[in-house]
Amino acid sequence: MASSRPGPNLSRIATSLGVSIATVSNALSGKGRVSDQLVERIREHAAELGYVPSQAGRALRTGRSGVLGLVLPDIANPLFPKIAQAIEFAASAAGYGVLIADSRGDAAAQAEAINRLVERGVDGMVVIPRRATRITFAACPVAVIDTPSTPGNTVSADHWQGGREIALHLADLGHQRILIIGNNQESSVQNDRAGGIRAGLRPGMQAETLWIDKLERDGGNGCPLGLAERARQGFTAFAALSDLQALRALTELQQAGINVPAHVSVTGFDDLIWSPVVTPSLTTVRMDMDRIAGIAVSALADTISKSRAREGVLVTAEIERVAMQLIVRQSSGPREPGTKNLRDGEHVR
Amino acid sequence: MASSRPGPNLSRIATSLGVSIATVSNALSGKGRVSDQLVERIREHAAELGYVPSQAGRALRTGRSGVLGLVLPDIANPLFPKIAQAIEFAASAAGYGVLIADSRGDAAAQAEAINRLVERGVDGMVVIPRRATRITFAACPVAVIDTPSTPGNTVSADHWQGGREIALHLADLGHQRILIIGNNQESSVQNDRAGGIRAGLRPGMQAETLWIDKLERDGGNGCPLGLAERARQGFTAFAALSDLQALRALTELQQAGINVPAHVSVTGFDDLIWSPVVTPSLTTVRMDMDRIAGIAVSALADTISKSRAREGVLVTAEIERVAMQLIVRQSSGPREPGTKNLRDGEHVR
DNA sequence: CTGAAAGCGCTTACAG
DNA sequence: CTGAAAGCGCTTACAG
Repeated sequence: MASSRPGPNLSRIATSLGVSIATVSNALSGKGRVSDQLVERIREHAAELGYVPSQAGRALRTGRSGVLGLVLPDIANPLFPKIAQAIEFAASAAGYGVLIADSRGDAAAQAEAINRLVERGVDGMVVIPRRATRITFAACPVAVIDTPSTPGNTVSADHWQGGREIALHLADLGHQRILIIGNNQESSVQNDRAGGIRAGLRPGMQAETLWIDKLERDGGNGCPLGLAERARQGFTAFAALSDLQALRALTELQQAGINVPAHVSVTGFDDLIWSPVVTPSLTTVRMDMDRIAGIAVSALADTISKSRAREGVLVTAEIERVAMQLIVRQSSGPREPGTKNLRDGEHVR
Repeated sequence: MASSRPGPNLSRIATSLGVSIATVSNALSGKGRVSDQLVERIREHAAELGYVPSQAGRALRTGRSGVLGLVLPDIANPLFPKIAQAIEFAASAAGYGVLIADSRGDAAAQAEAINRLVERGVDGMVVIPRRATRITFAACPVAVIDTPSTPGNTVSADHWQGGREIALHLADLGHQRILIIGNNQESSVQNDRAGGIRAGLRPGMQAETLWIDKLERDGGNGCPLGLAERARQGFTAFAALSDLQALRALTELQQAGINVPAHVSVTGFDDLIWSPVVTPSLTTVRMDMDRIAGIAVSALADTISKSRAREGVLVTAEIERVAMQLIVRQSSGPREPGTKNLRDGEHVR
C-alpha cells in the first residue's frame, strides 16, 4: 500500500463532479480550454474541499520543484536576515519556496551544501560565495551575489561605489586622515569597499587600513583595536567596512572618552539592525537588497524556464550593479579643528 | 512529452546492469534482501553514473517530502541567524531540508506563511509564533518554540530562569535599583524575562520597567531613553530584555559620559553577534539554541514517522524547558558606592 | 469544449 | 535472493 495524503486530489474532485481529471487540472490551472461555467463549478468545489495540489505529483510530472536554494557562507553573518528576507520575498512573489543551506567552514562545506540542495531537487539557487571561492558548476542554474569584481557574478551591490560615497562624505566634512577598518583581508567585498574609499579621496587626504583579522591573529579574539591611540595620531575618521566593525570602533572610542562625532567620525556599511538604534546612530551605506534579490531571482526564474530541468547554468550574462545609498546619521560630523592635536589623556579617561 | 531530468534514474542503472528496478532500489536503500555482492556492484555503478535520487518520485510514492518548514515572526529579528543555523543543523542531521517563511505583519500573515509551507508539502514545521498568537492547527505536525508560559508549546528556553540569573548576578554585585528595559510589552518572552528578574530580586532591591514601545508611541522611533537621568535618580543597573536594547542603553549611557561598568552596569539577553565585540562587552544570558532546535526537530521527526502524511498534530506532549546560561562580561561590575549620588552634569558632558 | 491515456521516478507488498 | 507490477498525483499531447 502506498501511503496517501488525507486531503482531496484531482481524482476525487473529478469523480464527485462527474468530469475527467484532465478537465479539473485544466480548469484549475487555467490552461486548457474549459468552458467558463465549468471552470467556475470546479474551482468552487475544489475550494470547498480544501484542495491543495500535491507538489510531489506536479514536480514529478513537470521536472520542476518550485523551490530555490539559498547558500550562504555563514548564516551567523549579521547580513543574513536582510538577505534571507529579501530572497524569500522575491522568491515568494515568483512562486518559489526557499530552502536554506549553510556552507559554514571551508570551500568543501560549500560544495556539500550545494549538493544537498541539488539532492533536494531545487530548480536553481542563489549563492553568496565564500571568500575567494568561485562557483563554476552545479547541477542547476545558479545566481551568484558577491561583488562586481568577482568573475561569474550575476548581480551585486556596487561596493566600490559605496566606498566612494563614504570617502566623498568624509571629504565634505573636512576629514583628512581616515582609518579604514576591515576584518577580512581576503574578502573581495571588503577589498572593493576599501578600494572605493581610497578612490574617492580628495587631494591631501590620506587613508590607512587596519585589518582586524591580522590584528587578532596576534592579539587574540576581541582584542582592543587601539583606536584612541590612532585618534591621538591624528586620524579623525574611522571608516569601517561593515557595521559590526563600526559598532566595535564606536564603542571602543566612546569607552576611551572620545566623543563621536564631536571628536572623530565613524562610518559603517550595510545599515544593519542596530545602526539606527545606537547612540550616536551610525552613518552607513545601504544596499538595496530587495532589488538585488529581485534581479537574482528573476534571472534564475528566466533561466529555469528556458533550460531543461536540472541543467547546470551559471546565470551570468551581464553583471548588474546596484548602486549603494549613503545614509547620513549622527556618527559622522564636521572635523573639529582642534582634534588633530589631541594629546595623551586629553579626551581619554 | 513529459520533461525528464538529464541525470540517470533507477531504470537506467537497472538496465545497464541487467537487473530489475526494484533490486536497484532495494540495494541503494539497503532495505530489501539483496546479496552483498550485487549491492556492491549496484552502489558502485550508481556512484559512477552520479545517480541522484529524485525527491519528487520518492515524495509522491511515500507521501513525505523530507522538508521541514521554519516560520518566524520576522526574519529581520537579530535572533534569526542563530535560530536558522540551529534548525538547519538539526534538520540536516535528521535528513531534512529547511524551507523558510516569514510571517511579517499580523496573525493573518502568519497563517498565510503556514499555508504556503503546507502547499509546498512540508512534512512538519517549527513555528516561532507572533506575540500573543496561538497556533491551534495546521495541516501537518507543528513544533512551537516560544516560552514555557505559552500553552501548547513544545520546547523553549526557560526565559524566567534566565531573568533570575540576571537578578542574582546583579544582586551579587551589590546593585539595589534596577531598571528593566523592554521593547515589547505584549511579548510573552519579554514578560517572562522581566518576571524572572523581579522574582530573583533580594530583599531591599527594587526594579522598575521601562517599555520602549510605549515610550516610542509618544516620542517617535529612536527617541532617547533618558537613561542618564535614570542614573542620576539612583538606578545603577540597566537590565535590558534583549541585547539590542542593551546595546541601545549602553551607547546612550556612554554618549552621556556615564562609564559602564564603573558607574552603572548593563546586561542583555541572547548573546547576539555583537555582544562579545562591543566595548565593554555585554553581560548577557544565552540560550542553548542547538539543544532547543534539536529537541524541536526530533519531536517533529518522531511525530512525522508515527502520523499519517499531512495529518495536523501539535507536538506538545510535555513542554521541555532548556536552561539559559549567564555569560558575565565587562558591562556589569560591582556597584560603585558613590554612584547613587550622581548629580546633574557630574558624569555628563 | 471535454476525456482517455501515458508517463514522470520511486517504493513496496507480493510472487517466484 | 530477485523481479513484475501497481500506484502515488499530476500534466500534457492527442483524439474526439
